[in-house]
Amino acid sequence: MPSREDFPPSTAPEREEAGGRGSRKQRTREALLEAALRLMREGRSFTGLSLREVTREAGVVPTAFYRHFHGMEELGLALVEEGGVTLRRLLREARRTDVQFTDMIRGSVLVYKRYVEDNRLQFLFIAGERAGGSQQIREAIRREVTHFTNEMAQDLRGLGAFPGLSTGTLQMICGLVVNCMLNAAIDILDLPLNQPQQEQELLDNFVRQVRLIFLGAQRWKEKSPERGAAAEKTA
Amino acid sequence: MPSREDFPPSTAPEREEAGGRGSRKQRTREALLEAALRLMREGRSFTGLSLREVTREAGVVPTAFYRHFHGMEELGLALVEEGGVTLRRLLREARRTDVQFTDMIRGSVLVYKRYVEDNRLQFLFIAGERAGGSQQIREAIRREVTHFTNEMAQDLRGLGAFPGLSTGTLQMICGLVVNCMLNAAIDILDLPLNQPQQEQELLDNFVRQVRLIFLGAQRWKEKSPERGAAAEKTA
DNA sequence: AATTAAAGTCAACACTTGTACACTGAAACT
DNA sequence: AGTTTCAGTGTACAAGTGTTGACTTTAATT
Repeated sequence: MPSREDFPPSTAPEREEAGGRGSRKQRTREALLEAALRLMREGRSFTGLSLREVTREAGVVPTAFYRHFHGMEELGLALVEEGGVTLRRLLREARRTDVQFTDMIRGSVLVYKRYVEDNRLQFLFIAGERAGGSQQIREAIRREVTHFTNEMAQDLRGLGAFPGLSTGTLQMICGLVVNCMLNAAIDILDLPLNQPQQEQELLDNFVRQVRLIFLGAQRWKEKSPERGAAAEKTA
Repeated sequence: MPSREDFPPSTAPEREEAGGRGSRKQRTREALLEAALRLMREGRSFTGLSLREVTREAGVVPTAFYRHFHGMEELGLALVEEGGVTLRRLLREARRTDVQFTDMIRGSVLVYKRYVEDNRLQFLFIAGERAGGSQQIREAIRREVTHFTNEMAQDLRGLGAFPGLSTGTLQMICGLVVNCMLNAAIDILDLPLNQPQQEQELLDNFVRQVRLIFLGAQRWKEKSPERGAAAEKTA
């Protein structure tokens, strides 16, 4: 059975035109993805969603789902990819707006908080399924996060922040920061509304943690400078 | 409708005797908890389990479930409590075996790895649902983790490791370490078997991260020593 | 205008799910 | 002994699930 194209193999979700204009298929595909995210708003995890629920929320009949994904798993992977894009966009924006605060770390943290709130659903998904979902999704997320981490390390190097440190070490440090960030994201996301004091404490804590990491980084001494320079999870 | 006792209110799961001996009720209760954990072995998340599945695995009829819990949510909370116990036991054991390695951090990390593997299911549950499950479970886990963190901070103080640091700061630091630990737990748990190199890289990275944190801690200077000494999440 | 590809619909299936209710049987108390 | 309590069973049901195959509609290609 030929089945000429089967599926756009999960990657390459956006080719703006396939023969006409905005393409209808694309639109419902996005509707499905969006619907899934939307259903996770009130504390539900992706793993707990049913295919039918998603189609219902998207305003499509259940069977239409299969024109886009083989099953929920594949939809999840597509969401991971979307999330990865969101993460990298965060870096891109951070790169432009070189925060010229009196306190750079605090500034960045505030920007980050804003970003998390603006992209609430994506972060909910990524942070939530990072340790929870299926093996496959978990690994996909890990890949994206590692990617993000490495890019961040490279930026740090470009900034000339820690000239003495090897790439491997920078990656290790950024891994720590990213970890911190994702953890904070969860906390930020289920902050009770209008509790500015609790919010303040949370952010303070976050700032101090990042500060401590960088303090450690400043004092870090390489042992054997290049033994495994790129020895992160670049398996 | 009186319903004299309704349920042992989720806490106090063990009163060894309620009028006789080891009590039968207790045994199936434990069977249920254990069954739930067991079902999570192959990468499934707690949220994705059904009540019936659990009872099936426990070798009990579905309706028997209600003699012990109001629903899966409550069973989840019981598991959190169990997990909390496991966490605190880790600290207790660490307290006794003051690792006298040439490299103390590496030693502790190895002990930790062993502990995670020995209590695989509990860690799977805690790390997995920390960001994934229902709001209630998430919060319960957060409480346990905070508890663990604070206890660890106190231990660190007792050890006289960082005499200059306030309790609040110690908690902040331990929060960082615990975060690192839970993250590592996930990585450890879905390590592919018999890949000693990947395992080694993972552990190395973990060790270096903890080392960096402590390096930062050594250099940490308090700003206003007691402004919010106990200002962690002790809300 | 006729043809064709395929996104979306409809109806139906074989299951699984959570929960209600009446029951049984064994221990515990009198 | 007889009675009571209650963990565990059996049956049943309404609702939701993933997936099927045959269909209609839309829109691009000839």
